[in-house]
Amino acid sequence: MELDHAARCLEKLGNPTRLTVFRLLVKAGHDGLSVGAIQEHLGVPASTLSHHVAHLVNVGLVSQEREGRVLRCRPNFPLMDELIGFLTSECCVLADAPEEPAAARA
Amino acid sequence: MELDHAARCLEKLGNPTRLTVFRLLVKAGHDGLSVGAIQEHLGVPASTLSHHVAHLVNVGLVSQEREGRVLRCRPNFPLMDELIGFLTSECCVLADAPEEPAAARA
DNA sequence: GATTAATTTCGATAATTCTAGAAATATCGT
DNA sequence: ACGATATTTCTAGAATTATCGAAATTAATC
Repeated sequence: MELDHAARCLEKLGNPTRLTVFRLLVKAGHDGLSVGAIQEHLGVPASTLSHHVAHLVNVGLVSQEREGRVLRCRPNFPLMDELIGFLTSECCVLADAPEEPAAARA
Repeated sequence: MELDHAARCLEKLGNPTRLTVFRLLVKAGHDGLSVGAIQEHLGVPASTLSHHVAHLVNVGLVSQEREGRVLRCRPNFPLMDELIGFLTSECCVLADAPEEPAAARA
């Protein structure tokens, strides 16, 4: 993962509302949640939430799939793994992974 | 680590210049680098760099210690570990840490 | 105590982000 | 087609962030 993409992902996660949204989706698992379900949890206006979710979709951290009237949002686990891998290998070398290329994650 | 602090850390790391600065400090190891040394690497104006470094210091990701005329900047490895731990346990449960029951609601 | 070096603070401007109401779009059931 | 639901797009004001030159600060050196 390149630094610029990592920075963009971090920037998007660096907003409390968006981080909460993403965490909620992760907790929901691979099936994710609809935008409306997220809204019920957070209580934020629809247009604001839509804007935040769009940010996450733009950087690829969330994918969306239409299911009738509902838009299902799923967290992109592999990308999140890549991001954590970037942080671990590029920004945390001395404290964590002395020489391993962060590939060994079961 | 609380969500709000995690979000603040991510926000600060979510700027390409600051992420580059932090990575540079990590690569430099526990001794870190002076502000001037960082500036030589990045070529960004002093006032701009000072501003970015201050952001990192504010959230605790970097600590500063005066050594004569030089300000030494060190990365806060434990905090970075905490941040990665937060992301791993709160935002990546299904892919990584089996800490919680991960009760997948299918 | 003046001089030089390292860094910050100040101040001003440009650009971006956040927020949310209103209007528009998409889909479904009848 | 119509009405209801789900979500986005449009729009704009407020707030925040980024940028950087100039001036100020701090500390070593002469």
